[in-house]
Amino acid sequence: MLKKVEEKEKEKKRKQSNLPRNILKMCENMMEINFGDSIISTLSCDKDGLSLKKSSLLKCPPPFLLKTYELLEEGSEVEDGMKIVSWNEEGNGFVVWFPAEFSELILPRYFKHNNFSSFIRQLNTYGFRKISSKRWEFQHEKFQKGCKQMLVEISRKKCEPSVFPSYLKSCSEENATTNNSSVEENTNENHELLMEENKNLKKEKLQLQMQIAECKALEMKLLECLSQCMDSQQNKVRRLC
Amino acid sequence: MLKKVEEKEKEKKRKQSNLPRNILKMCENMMEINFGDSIISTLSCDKDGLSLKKSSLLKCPPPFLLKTYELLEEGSEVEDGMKIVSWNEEGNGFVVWFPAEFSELILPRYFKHNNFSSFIRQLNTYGFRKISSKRWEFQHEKFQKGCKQMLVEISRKKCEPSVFPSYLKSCSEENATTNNSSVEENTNENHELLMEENKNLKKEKLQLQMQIAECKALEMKLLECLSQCMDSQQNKVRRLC
DNA sequence: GGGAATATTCCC
DNA sequence: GGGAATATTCCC
Repeated sequence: MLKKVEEKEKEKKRKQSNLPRNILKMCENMMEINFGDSIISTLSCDKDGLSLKKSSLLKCPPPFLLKTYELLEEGSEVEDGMKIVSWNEEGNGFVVWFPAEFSELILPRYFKHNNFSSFIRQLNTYGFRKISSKRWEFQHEKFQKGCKQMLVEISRKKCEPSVFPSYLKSCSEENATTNNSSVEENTNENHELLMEENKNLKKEKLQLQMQIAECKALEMKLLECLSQCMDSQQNKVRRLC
Repeated sequence: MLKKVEEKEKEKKRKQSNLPRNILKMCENMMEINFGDSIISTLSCDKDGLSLKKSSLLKCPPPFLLKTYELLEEGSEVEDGMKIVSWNEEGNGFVVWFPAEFSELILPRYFKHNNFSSFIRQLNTYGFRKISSKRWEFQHEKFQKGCKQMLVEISRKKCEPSVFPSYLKSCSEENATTNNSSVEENTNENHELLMEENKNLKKEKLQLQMQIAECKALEMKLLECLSQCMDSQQNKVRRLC
C-alpha cells in the first residue's frame, strides 16, 4: 500500500527530470528563476527536441504537503459516513477526527512511521497552526481544499540562521524597509535576523581568535627553531675557528 | 518484524531514561564527563531512591550502528551456508555478499527503507570505508566482531563547522539571552544596539582576518629564514672546513 | 564520498 | 511548538 503513494510521487519526479536537466540547471542558475519557491518559467522539452519556449513549469511541492493533501482527498472512513480525517467546513484547514485510527491506518500508508506526534512535528515545521483546543484541527494559509497548486508556496521553516543564502540577505533587508504591509512583523523579523547574524558573527570571531592563537603558537615554535639554529651555527663556527 | 527490532531498542532507551535525568544532565554539564563520547561514570537510581554511587553507565550507541551490528549477528542466509551479509575473516569489517537480497530482505527489517544506497550513505556518515573494489566490504576501526561496546566510540561526522566545543557555546550565547529578556519593551533601543554591535563585530572580524593574513605572511618569512639559516650554516661549515 | 534538503525521533 | 540529533533521500 505504501508503494502506491510512493510510486505515484516518483513517477512525477521522473517526469520532471525528463526535462534536459543540465540546461534547466544552468538556466536556473543564470536567471535565478528558482527564487521565491513558486511557479517558474523555463525551458521545456518537446518530442522534436529541446525547445526554448517559455512554459509554466509547476514545481513539485514538498512530499509531506503533497501526501497530506492526497490523504485528505482519499477520505477513509471509520464507519459509514464517519471520516477519519477531512477538510473542515470552510475548506481552509483540516481535522483529524480519529487520531488513533489516523495514526494506525492512514499514516503508515503515506509516511515511514505511524506516530501522530511526528506528523504534528512536520505540520509545525511547515508552519501549520492548531486552531482549536477541542479537536485536532490544523490550518495553513496556503493549504486549502481545491488548491493543490498552492502547496508549492509553502516552505519549511529554516532551522539554522547560518544557512542564510547570500542572495536572500540583501533582499530581506530591502523587504523590511519597503514592505509596509505589517510593520510589526517586519521589525520582529528584522530583529531576529540581526540577532542571528550577531550570533554567527560572534561564533566566527571566536573561530578566528582560535585560529590566531594557533598561528601565534606556530610562530613561537618557528622562532625557537630559528634561534636554536642560529645558536648552533655560532657554536659550530666558533669551534671551527 | 520491524517492530521487534524497534521495540527492543525503545526498551533500552526506556531503561536508560529511568535514571534521574535532571541530575544526570546536571552532572554531565558540571563535570563535562560526556566529553569524548565514550563510557562515563555517573549517578544511578536504586529502588530505595537516588543514590550517589559511581557506576559505569554504558552509553547507548547510535541506533544505526546497533542495528548494523545486530543484523550481522543474526546472519540470514540466501541458501544453506551462503550468508547474505557477514563479518569478514578478520572480524574487523563486514561484507554484503548479496546486495539485492540484503536490500530487499534485511534492510526493511532494521530500517525504514530498502535502499542499499541509503545504507551506504549512513556508513559513510559514520566514517566507514569501502575497503575492496571487488566486493561490498566495509570497515571501521571501532566496528569489530565481538566488540559491541566499542560502538559507542563511533560518532557521526559533523557536517557544519558550527559545531563549536560546548564550553565555548555557553559563553557566546550569554549575550543573546540577555538581549532576549526584554524584547518587547525596547525593541527599538535593542535594535539599534544590535545594529551597532553588529557593525563592530564585522569590523572586528575584518581586523582578525587581516591579523591572520599577517600571521601567515610572517610564518612564511620565518620558514624562509629558517631554511636560509640552515643553508648558510651548511655553507659556512663547509667553507671553514 | 559527501553536501544538503527533507523526514523522523527525542526532548525541552 | 520548536531545537536538535539522527535517518533517509536526492544530487553532485
